[in-house]
Parts: sequence; structure tokens; C-alpha cells
Amino acid sequence: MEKTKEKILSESLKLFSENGYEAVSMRDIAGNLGITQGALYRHYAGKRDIFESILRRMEEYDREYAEHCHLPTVGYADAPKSYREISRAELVRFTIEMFRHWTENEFASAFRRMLTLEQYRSPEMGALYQQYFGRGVLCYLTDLFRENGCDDPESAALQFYAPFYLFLNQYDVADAPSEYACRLERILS
Amino acid sequence: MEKTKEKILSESLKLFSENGYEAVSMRDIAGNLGITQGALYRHYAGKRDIFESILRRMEEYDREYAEHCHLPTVGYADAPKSYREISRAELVRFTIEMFRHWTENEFASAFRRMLTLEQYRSPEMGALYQQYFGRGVLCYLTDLFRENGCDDPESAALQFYAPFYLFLNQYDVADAPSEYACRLERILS
DNA sequence: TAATATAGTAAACGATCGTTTACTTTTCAA
DNA sequence: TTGAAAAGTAAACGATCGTTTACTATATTA
Repeated sequence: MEKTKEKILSESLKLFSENGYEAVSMRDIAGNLGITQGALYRHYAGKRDIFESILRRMEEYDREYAEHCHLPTVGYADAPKSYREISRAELVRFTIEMFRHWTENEFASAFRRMLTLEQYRSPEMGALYQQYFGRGVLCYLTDLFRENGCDDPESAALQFYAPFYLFLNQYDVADAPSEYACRLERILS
Repeated sequence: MEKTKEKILSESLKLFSENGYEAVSMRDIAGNLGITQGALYRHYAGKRDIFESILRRMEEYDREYAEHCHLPTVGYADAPKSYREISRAELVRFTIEMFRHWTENEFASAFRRMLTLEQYRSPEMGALYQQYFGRGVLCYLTDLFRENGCDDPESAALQFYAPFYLFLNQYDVADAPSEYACRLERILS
């Protein structure tokens, strides 16, 4: 069963995203999967290996997703340099698509919450969180607005991204989460 | 030395805000204070008691701070019902003051980061995080904008608060954190 | 100053941690 | 059909966890 390795990854991510890495034990992971702890080591070298596999998996997903959509990849670092070609409407459409991705996609959503809980534990995790959800996005948008001849690109990027960032958190506790993408689109347009 | 009890509280909060509650051991706390673990139990019943004392302390701080400023208290729950009397300029001034509080005040800033790391672990912590930094603030501002005759009070509250919320996180990793209060004021005005 | 709380130390408790070992079951190609 | 690789179990390893105990040092006060 090659399925088990995948189940371990997604179940671990689920637990990490709720309680944080340190608060989750190998017994928790194994127990939730209905197997014993020893079985975990047939698929991963240890707890740390599971965690790092999650990071690598998200990186893959992000790269594949970006290639498929012809859009900037993780943290918007490899964004196309042709900023001018993106209209406001296109930017909004792309942004809504990213919002749906980080909220509706189970893996991406759990990964985002996990990174939120790990961001202060080490410089590496802090940098990764900022790349995905902080400065990385802000810097990309600032460049984009600057290239489009905006007077105050920094403020424009902030005004554009801040609602996105707040809604990511609000989505997790929302009564009607499905409405948030529409509300965001209305605000950005 | 009554000082020790206070040192335990602030050192614990510092560690909790960096690593999360579960990842911090009593040995860590004692070690960073230069005392042994047993000494901690002369001041607190246990690890849980330290954590809950931090929550109570923040509640006290918040209530005192609100009384002193004649402003709404924790989560803006006990806000004065006379929304109309607050002008935009006053609202901005108050908001900047709150921003400085949650970033520059050492206890409040660490508490905010701690709550960020604990928000998904239990419904109680989730509710507390939302009260301080999520729906609690958004609901208060929505009511305020509605009473002021705003067409779309929900969007207005979102547009107003979202930069605040994003800057709280950006402040922690900023090269020049002192500029953020001014940048926020410029954006809100 | 002597009596007495108070604050701190050192060591140990049982429980749980991540991990390893020895062994059994299952899968699947030769 | 058979035999080896892969996947799983049960139990134990040493380390660390929160907490307790027995004892010592330090203030405070009558």
C-alpha cells in the first residue's frame, strides 16, 4: 500500500496545523491512522522527516500550480518580469484564485495554519511564512504597482493585500466560509 | 523576593510566544531564570497555572488600559454605546494608540504572538484570539461605521482594520519597526 | 536573638517522548 | 507456488516531561 505514506503525510499535517509540531507525538499520528508507531518508520526516517516532507510537498504543489496557471510561484519569487501586461481585472482574478487555493484546498489550508504556528520558532520558518504570506507577497505587489506607474506602490500593495491576509484568518472561523471569496472580490474590484 | 513571581510570568510568556505552550518545559523556564524547577512551584501550582496567570494578567492590563484611556476594553466588547461621538480623526488616533500598544509594549506584544500560536489548539483559545485580533474588532468597527451612517459598514470596517492586522505581523519582522505606526496613520487618514 | 515562614536546591517519581529491535503478516513477482 | 521484499505489530530503549519530596538557606518578625 503506497497509500499509507500519503495518509501519514496528510494526517501529520492536520495534527501539526492544529497543535503545532512539538505538541504532536508519533503516537498521536499512528493512533489517528489506526496503526502502531513502529509502522511510521517504514515510511519516514522520523518525526522531523515527516515535517520536512510536508515542506517539500508544498513546494512541489506550489511549483506545479504556478506552472499550470502560468503564474508566479512560491512567495511570488519567480514572478514573470512583465508586470505591465497584467491588468487590474487580471490581478483580481489571480488573487481570488490564490485565496481559494489557500482556503479551500485542504493541504494548502492546513499548511498555512501550520506555518502560522511555526513562524516564531526558527529564522527558517519565519522566512518561509513571510515568503508565503508576508513580505514575499507585499514585495511582489509593490513591484507590480510600481511598474504600473502607481504613485505610492507600497501603500497600494498594502491596501490590496491586507484584506486578503485578514480574510485568510477569518475564513478558518467563519460561519459561511464560501462567501469570503466573493466578499474579497467585491472589495478588491 | 516578590520579584521572582513576576520574572517567572514574563519569562514564561516570552518562551510561550516563541515556541508555543507545549514546546516549553518547566526546565526551560527555570533555566532561563537561573533557578531550579522546584522553585517554580513555590510561586505557581504548575505549568498550566503560569499560563492561566498570563491570561488573567493580560485581562487586567487591558481593563486598566481601557479605563485609563476611557476607551473600549478587551476585544472591544464593552465599548461605549455612543458611537456617534467618535470622529474619524479620533478613531485614527485611538487605532494608532492600540497599534503601539500591541507592538511596543513588551507584555502585550508577546501575548499577541503567544495567542497566535495557541489559536487553533482549543475553542477557548480560538475565541480569545478572535476577540482580541479578529471578529471582536471587526464587529466593533462594523457597528461603529454603521452608526455613523456608512453605506457598507462591513467593508469599511474591513478596509480600516486589515492594514492594522497585517502590520501587527509585519512589525515583528521589520527592519525599521518604528516607522510602522506612522505608515499606518498615513494609510488610515 | 530566636522562632518561623518563605524561597531555593537536589534528587527522584511515574508518565510520555522519539526511536529501535525482534518478530509476524502481507504482497507480489519469478 | 514459493520466496523474498515490504508493511505492520509488540515491546522495550534511554531521554525528557511535569510534578513531588526532603532538605537547606534566607528573610522576617516577635
